[in-house]
Amino acid sequence: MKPPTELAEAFRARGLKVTPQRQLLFGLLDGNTSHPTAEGLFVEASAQMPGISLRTVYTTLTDLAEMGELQPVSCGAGAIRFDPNVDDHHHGVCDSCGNVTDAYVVGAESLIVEGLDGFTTNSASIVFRGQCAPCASSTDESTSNPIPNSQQQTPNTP
Amino acid sequence: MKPPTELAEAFRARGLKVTPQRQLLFGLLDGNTSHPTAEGLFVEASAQMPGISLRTVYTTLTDLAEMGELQPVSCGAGAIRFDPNVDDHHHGVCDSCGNVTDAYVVGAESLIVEGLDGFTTNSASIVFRGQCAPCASSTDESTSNPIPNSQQQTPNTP
DNA sequence: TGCTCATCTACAACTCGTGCAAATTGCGCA
DNA sequence: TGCGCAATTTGCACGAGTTGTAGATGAGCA
Ligand SMILES: [Mn+2]
Ligand SMILES: [Mn+2]
Ligand SMILES: [Zn+2]
Ligand SMILES: [Zn+2]
Repeated sequence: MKPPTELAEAFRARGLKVTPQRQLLFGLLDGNTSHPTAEGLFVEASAQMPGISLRTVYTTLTDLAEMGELQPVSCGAGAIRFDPNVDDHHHGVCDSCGNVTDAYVVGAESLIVEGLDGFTTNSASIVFRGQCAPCASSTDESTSNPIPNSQQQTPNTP
Repeated sequence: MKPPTELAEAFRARGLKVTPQRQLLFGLLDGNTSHPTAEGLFVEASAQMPGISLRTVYTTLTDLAEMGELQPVSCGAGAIRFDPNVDDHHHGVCDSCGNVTDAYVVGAESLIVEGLDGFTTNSASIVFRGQCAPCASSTDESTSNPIPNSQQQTPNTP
């Protein structure tokens, strides 16, 4: 994703207005590696701009995604996440805390795929599921768990 | 997925009852390669057993999934699909008609993944997006499109 | 400064799935 | 074969997540 200043220009160039709501979201997304959901961004935005509506957050995120500045990421369950990292990359999802981590896969293009004869592939996305490092250590060790697995952001309850 | 007869035994062995509703669903899933949704199975089941409830379909599918007889497949958007093919395999999703095809990927285990240090991977699922063969030929050729892309099962409307 | 169309907010609606409780039924057992 | 009861079915409500809509509001431009 471009930095906020350039996003403002890109919006104006498209005939879209640069509103305080949008600028706030530009800032919240800039350099954000947490793969936030619309709801999550709404909560953060509301802290700085009480009264902002969830609808506006969705609209802005959709605009950014259409401009290619944001990559929507479906992790298999729960809300869609929005990723300012538009590199060609994939994701690891922790089944305990729900955190999503960037994963760069080398050689994905040279995979041998059987069964898709005649299929024209436009994109491939890989989701790794498992346990992130903090969750693995906090459950492996029999010591008291400082993070009870249901208080972190977007916990999974399958 | 086991054949219906063996599923009946497996259910009874678990203390689950073998009802007409469940037997009907066993039959609809047996050898089914269409990756149906709960709603889709409900429609098919309703044709043979009017009055069956969508709730019962969900319950039975959940039971089968917990027994490992069915694999829930998230394709990134829309309803969860249920796959009687529990092999280790992946999926191609057509962006035009929404059809889901099995894809067997060779060498997926030996992929080099960067960025997931400390992450314990339990599973990896790959979703290929693009155009299936029928959709590709019907849109490439400038002839009249016999399938207007919105009448097939589970059309995508992004 | 004033105009005007895009945007914002509030609210309804919609999709997919789950929780719940009353009525029904499979099935082990006498 | 007939009982008894736990499992199941059904219908409905509810919840999360997302989108449609319309009137109020405001950004950008002359
Ligand atoms: Mn990412
Ligand atoms: Mn499959
Ligand atoms: Zn974790
Ligand atoms: Zn297709």
